[in-house]
Amino acid sequence: MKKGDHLFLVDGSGYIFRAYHALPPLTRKSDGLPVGAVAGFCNMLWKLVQDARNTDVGVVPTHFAVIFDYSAKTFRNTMYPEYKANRSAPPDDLIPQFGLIRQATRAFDLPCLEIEGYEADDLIATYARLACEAGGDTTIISSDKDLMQLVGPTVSMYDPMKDREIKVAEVIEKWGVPPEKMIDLQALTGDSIDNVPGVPGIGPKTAAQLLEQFGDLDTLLARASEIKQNKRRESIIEHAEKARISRELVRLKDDVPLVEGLDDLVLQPPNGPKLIGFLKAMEFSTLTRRVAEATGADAAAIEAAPVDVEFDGKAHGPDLDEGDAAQPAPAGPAGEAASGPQAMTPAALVTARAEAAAANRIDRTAYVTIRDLATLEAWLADARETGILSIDTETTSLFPMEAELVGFSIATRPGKAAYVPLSHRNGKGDLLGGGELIEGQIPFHDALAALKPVLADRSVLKIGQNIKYDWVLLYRLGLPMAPLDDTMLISYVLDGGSSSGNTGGHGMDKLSERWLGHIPIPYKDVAGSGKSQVTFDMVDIDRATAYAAEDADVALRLWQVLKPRLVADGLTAVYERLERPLIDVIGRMERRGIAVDRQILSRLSGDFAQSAAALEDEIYRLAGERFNIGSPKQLGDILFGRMGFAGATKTATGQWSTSARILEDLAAEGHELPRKIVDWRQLTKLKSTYTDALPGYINRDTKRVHTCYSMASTSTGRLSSSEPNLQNIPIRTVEGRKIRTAFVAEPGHKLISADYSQIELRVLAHVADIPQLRQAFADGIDIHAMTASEMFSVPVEGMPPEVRRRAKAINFGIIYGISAFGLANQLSIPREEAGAYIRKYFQRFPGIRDYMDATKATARDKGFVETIFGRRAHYPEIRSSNPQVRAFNERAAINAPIQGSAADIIRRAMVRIEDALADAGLDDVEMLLQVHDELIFEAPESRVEKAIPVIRQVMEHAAMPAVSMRVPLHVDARAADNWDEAH
DNA sequence: GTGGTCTCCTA
DNA sequence: GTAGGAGACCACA
Repeated sequence: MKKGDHLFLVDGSGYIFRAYHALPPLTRKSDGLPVGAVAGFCNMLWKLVQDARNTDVGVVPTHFAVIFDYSAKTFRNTMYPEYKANRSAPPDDLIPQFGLIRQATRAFDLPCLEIEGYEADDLIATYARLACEAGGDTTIISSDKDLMQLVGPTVSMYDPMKDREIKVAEVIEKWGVPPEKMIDLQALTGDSIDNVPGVPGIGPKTAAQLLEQFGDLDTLLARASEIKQNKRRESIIEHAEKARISRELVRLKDDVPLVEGLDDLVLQPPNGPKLIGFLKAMEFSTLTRRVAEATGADAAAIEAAPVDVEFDGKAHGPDLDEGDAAQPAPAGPAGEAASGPQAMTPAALVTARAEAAAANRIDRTAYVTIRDLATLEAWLADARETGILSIDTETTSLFPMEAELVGFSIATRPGKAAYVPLSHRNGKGDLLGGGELIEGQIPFHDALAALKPVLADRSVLKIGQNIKYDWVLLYRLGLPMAPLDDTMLISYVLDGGSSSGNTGGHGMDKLSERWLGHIPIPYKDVAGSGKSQVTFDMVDIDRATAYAAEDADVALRLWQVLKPRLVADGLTAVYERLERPLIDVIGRMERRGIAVDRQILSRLSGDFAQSAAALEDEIYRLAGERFNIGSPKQLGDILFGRMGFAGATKTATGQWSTSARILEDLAAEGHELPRKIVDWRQLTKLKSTYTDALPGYINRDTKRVHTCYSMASTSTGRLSSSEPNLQNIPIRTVEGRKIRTAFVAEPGHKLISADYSQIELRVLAHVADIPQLRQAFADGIDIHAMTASEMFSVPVEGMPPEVRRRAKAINFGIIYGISAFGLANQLSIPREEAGAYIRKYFQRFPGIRDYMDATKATARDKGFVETIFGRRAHYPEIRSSNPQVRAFNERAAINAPIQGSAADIIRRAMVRIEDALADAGLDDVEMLLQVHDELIFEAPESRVEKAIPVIRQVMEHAAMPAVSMRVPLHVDARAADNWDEAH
C-alpha cells in the first residue's frame, strides 16, 4: 500500500444486525429461507464495488475487506467476564443469514476476515493503523459508535444505509467530543447492550460536559471532588474503577496479530460468473441482472451455485451464550469446531429461549415511570441501540378510532420496561367531565415528538401484542410505525387451530401464563369493572405503571420465546407473507371505515317496527294471550305445550326448539301462527341487530363506521369482524338487502365489490385434483349442475331445479366434512337417502374420498392440517376417544385446508392490491372491507373503469407464484352507489 | 352485572 | 356437515 491508496473496511457483523432490522423481511421464494439481510448486504457491496470502478466518484477503494466477529469469547471476557453477557440471542430468522453473508463476501471475491479472540472492531483498528502508517486512507463502512474513536485525518466512516459520511465534525456533532475522546466518553457512559458498566447516572451529555471541563478521564477521576453536583460527584468517585475497566473494554486493540496483510486486500475486478452463481442461488433476480449487465456475463448460462445453509449462527458474537444449558449443539464449520462459536439449531434455540423465559421471573418493582423528556429520550436511544422497542398504548377506549391516548409503555430488554403517563387526570371530574391533569407528566406533544422518529425508524423493530390496535391509534395521532412484529400473530401462526384458535387463545394473558409462567395484572384490577369501571386516565399512575409496563415487558419476552419457533417449525413464510404485511393493510381499512346513511337506517327501523307491531297483535290474537315472543322458552311452552302443535323437538338442554326450521315446517302444514312468528323474528332481528345498532357505530369525527378486524380469532385463517360485524350484513332476503343500501359511497365516488366465484370448490378441485371439477371450472360451466349431471346421469340442459339444489347441497357438504346426518337435515330427506347420495358422490369422484381420508390421517398423525400455503390448523382432539368429539374434529380438519386456503388467497390479494393500484396510478382507490371472499373498495367515479381490471387481476392471480392452481380463479366485480347494487 | 343458551345473520 | 359475531332472554351471583 502506498500514499493515495484507499482501504475500505466493511464492518460485516455490525451490518448484519442493522440490515436485518432496517430492511423489509425477505425470504427466498422457493423455500422460505430468510435472506433479507443477505440481500441488503449484497446490494451494498455491489454498490461499493461498482463505485470503485467509477472514477467520477470522489473516493475510490484500492483495497477492500469485509470483517466479522469470530466468536463469543474475546480477550475482553478475560478482562471482564460480564462483557456482552446480557446480549439477547439474535432473531431466529437472522441466524442462517450469518453464514450466507460470509458466503456472499467470498462470492464477491473479497477478503472475508475474522480472527479468534478478537472482535471485528479490533481488526478494523489494526488495519486502519497499518494503512495510515503506509500513507493510505481508510473508510470504515459502519455507523457503530464503538468505531468512532478511530476517526481522524486519514480515517473516516461511512453509513451505507443513510448514505452519510462520518468524519471528525460529525462525531463532535453527535457526541459533543472529538473522536480521540470517544473512549473516555464511552468509559463514563458505559453501554447497556455490551454490558460495559460505565458510571451510573452519567449519560452522553453529562460525560461530554465533564470531559470538556477536565480534559480526559484520568484527570476527571483524579479531580472528581471538584464536581459541584452532589450525586454526580459521589457516583464518579464510587465508580471510578468501573470507569477504568470500561475504558479498557471500549478501547480497540490496534495490534491484532493478522494473518492477511494489507497487500492481501488489493481490490480485484469482480468475478461475474462466480457472483452470479451465488446471487441466483439466493434468487436475487434484480441484482443478478445488474451484475450480468455490468460484467458482461450471460446470467442465463450460469447455474445457481450450491449454498450451505447453517443454523448455528457462526460468529455473530456472544449472542448464543444462553444456549449453554441447551442441548449439545452440532459442530461449527469444518476446522473451526473446537474453538468456534456456540452452535445452535433452531430447535435448540427454541428450547433455550423457552427455558430462559420460564426461569427469568418478572419483577414489577423494576418498572419505571418516565416523567421527563430527558429520561424518555434515553430510553428511546436504548431502543435504537437494541433495534427493538416493545410498545403498548393505554387509552380510554377499545376502539382505536375513537380512543384517546392516556400513556404508553415501552420495553427495550426483558425486565427493562417503563410507563410514560401523558394524560392521567385526578378524580375531580365535574359536569364537564374533565378533572385536572395530574402533574409530573411529559407534555403530550413533546412526548409524541420524541417517540415519533423511533417509531418511524426502519432499524428499530416495534413489537406489540395485537399491535394493529396501537398502529391505528398512533397513525391517527400522526405517528406512523414500522416495521412491526406482533406476538399475537406469531402465536396464531404457530399454534392456530381449534385447540387454541378461539377467542382469547392468543391473548396476552394466556400466552404469558403458558410461556412465561406468569399471570399479568388483570385489567379489572387497575380500572375496576362494571359500574365502578373507570377509564384508564383515571387510574393512579403507579398502578398504571405496574400494569402497562408489564404488558410491554411481557410482549417482549413472548417475542423472544415465540419468534424463533417460526424458523424451527418452518412457518416463517406464513408469518412474513400472510400475517405481518397485512397488519398495516387492515389497519388502513379500519381507519378508512365505510360511510353509512343514517337516514336510510332510521327509515328502515320505522318500517320494521310498524310491521313487527302489526304482527305482534295478530300473534297475540292467534295465541289467545299476550306473551314475550322473543323468549324461546315462553314461545315453546305456548306452541308445543298449551297449543299442542306436532313435530316438536327438544334442544340440547331439554327446551322446546323453536328454530326457524321447525316453525317453517309447521307453517308449511298451513298453520298461521308459526308463519307470523318467523316473520316477526326476521323483522325484529333486522331492526335490533342492524338498523338500530349500526348508527351507534358511526364515528363522531369521521362520520363513518370503522369495524375492527381480528386477524387471529379463527381456526382456519379467516378474518373476523366485530364492533360492528360487517361480515354478516343481510343479503338473502328482500327486506334484509335493504340494509345494504345504507352502505354508500361518498358523493362523486362508487363502491366496488369484487368477489371470488366458488373459491372453496375451486380450492377443493385443486387440492383433491378432481378431473371433472377441474374441467368444469376450466370451461366455466355451472359446477352444481355438472355435479348433478355426473351423479344422477341427467343432462345439464333442462335440469329440474330440485336436482341441482341437491347437488349444490352435497358440494357444500363436502367442503364442510360431510355427514349423512347433516345432509339429511339440510335437504329434509331421510338419513338413508342422504347416505346413498354421499356413496354415489364418492363413486363418481373417488378422488374426494381419497383426499378426505388422507386429510384425516394427516391430522391424526401430526395433530394439524395445512393450507396450500403452509398455514397450519391444529386439531389434537381428533384423537379423542369420544366419537362425537372425534367426528367433529374430523369434519373441521377436512374443512380447514379448504376454507383456510381460500382465506390465504384473499389475504395474499389484500397484501398486493394497494401496490398494484398505486402502480396503475390509482392510489385514490381505497380498500374498505373484506367479507371472506369479497373485497369492497371506494373509488372516485372516474377511476372505477380503470380500477376494476387491476383488482380482478390481482385477486385472480393471488395464489401465484407460491402456488400454481390447477383451476382458474374467477372474480366478479361491479361498481355502484351502494353495497346492495354493487354486489 | 356475568355467563350460558338460543336464535339468526354472513361466507 | 365448516367458520364466525351479536342480540335477547334468563338464571345465576
